[in-house]
Amino acid sequence: MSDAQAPVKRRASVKEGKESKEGDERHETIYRAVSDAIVEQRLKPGSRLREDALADVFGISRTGIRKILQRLALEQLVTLTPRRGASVTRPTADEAKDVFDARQLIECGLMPDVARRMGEKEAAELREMARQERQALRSGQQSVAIRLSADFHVRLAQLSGNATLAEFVERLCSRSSLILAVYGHRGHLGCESHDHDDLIGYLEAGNGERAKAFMSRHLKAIEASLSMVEEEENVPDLQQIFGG
Amino acid sequence: MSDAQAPVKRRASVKEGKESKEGDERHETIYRAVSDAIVEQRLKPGSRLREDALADVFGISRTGIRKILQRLALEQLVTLTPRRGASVTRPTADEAKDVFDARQLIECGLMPDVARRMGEKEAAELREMARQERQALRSGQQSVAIRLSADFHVRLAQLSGNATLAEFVERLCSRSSLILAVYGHRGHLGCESHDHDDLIGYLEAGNGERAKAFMSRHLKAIEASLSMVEEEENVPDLQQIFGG
DNA sequence: ATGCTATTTATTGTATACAGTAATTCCATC
DNA sequence: GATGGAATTACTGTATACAATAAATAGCAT
Repeated sequence: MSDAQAPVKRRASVKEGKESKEGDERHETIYRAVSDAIVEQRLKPGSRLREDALADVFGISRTGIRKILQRLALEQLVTLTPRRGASVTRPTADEAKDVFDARQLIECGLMPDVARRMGEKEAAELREMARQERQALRSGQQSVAIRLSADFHVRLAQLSGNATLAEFVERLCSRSSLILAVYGHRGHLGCESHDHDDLIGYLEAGNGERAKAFMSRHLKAIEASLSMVEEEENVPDLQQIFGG
Repeated sequence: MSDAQAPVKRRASVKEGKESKEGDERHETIYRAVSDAIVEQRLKPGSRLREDALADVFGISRTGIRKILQRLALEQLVTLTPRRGASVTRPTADEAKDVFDARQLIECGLMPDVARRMGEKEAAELREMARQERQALRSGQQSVAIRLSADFHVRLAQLSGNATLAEFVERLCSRSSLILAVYGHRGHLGCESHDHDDLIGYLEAGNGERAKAFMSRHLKAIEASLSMVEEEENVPDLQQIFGG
């Protein structure tokens, strides 16, 4: 902490070879770093993300940071208020409902396609992901587990073969992680330990309808595990209390 | 046409009062202008969008233009290739299939919710939109008609009450307009003239399942009306012709 | 004449400087 | 002592300047 001074400072050497992140890739890396930090709840909802602070940390100028923040804003992971800058989005209860309804519609609807395209290789990959997730959960790394769980759902959607819908699912899962971060109970993580394994079983057996029904219950269970009390802001309700 | 010279040129007067688009709004206006031009096919797929050309036209600096182009890129209306700049996206046949499959899943799935929330006011608004669309079609303004048709589908999705899914539909409809621009037959516009009116009827009657089935056929009809021959690039097929 | 290399040009990528605005602090006044 | 207002600070919004790269062109050699 606090060594905001010694950072990066490349730029002098530009030609130094192929492994030095070719500009675009560095942006992608930084984007991922911030995105992961948000999804893993290391950056908590409401946290402000000042541009030059980020610029210092990652050793690029504010220009690049703004680009990344705008992308995150379009994905609704950060909120960009006109002259206040960026902060990690704090999803409302309404948004949470929308997100889970959307997942219900899309992810469930995708299951038959996924089942149809599921082969041994795909199943093995998914099982490995589920294993890592269980392990993270056992070793108490809740944040990592949340992200791995999201990764699992995204990978599943990708296996449907529809890139557009997979991208939608990706965004919904990121937002879900935020929702879990705000409304989830500590200790009770979203996905039950064995749900994902069970799901793989149905898919591998080619039973799309069964998988669909299971996914539906799975998502309902996650949503039901949330406690949807909107944390009141610290001082805000005066007007609400005394009526309009 | 071709009067790309006389445009805009504000900037000299910054303080000139509240009605002069408060910065953020000007960006939104420009975004809409470009977006509409793409959707209405005044900017054809493949057209390059040079940054300073746009900057000149709209009287802001490249900084603002880049922001807008990046947003359009995230919505997949423009394609941003690393050091070549931006161009209007030319959807592939695969993407077209993905988009229509996604619409099939989402828009149809939304119909029951829409039917449930449909009131007189909503129905009247939709009928008015359908009327405008028919009129544009009759008067030969095909581009405008395409956009109005997209607007109709988006408004419908919004009436479901799920903002997240409505946003997805918005993006899918924009991309559909591009797809129609590339693969649609001249003269045969996507949506049949009376389809939208029929749909409103079912929804107003609260018959969600009927509306769902009708929407499904409606979308299938649009997709079927496309001629999915990928326009070969001007010189490209040599390798394909003479085998790899 | 053709193919290859070098120069020029057009255009994007990035940083930085400056302007403008909201938040904060401090002081004067009631 | 609290309240209102002015000065300061901290931050974002925007433009512009400069660097870097890819495309186009011309020149040279074979």
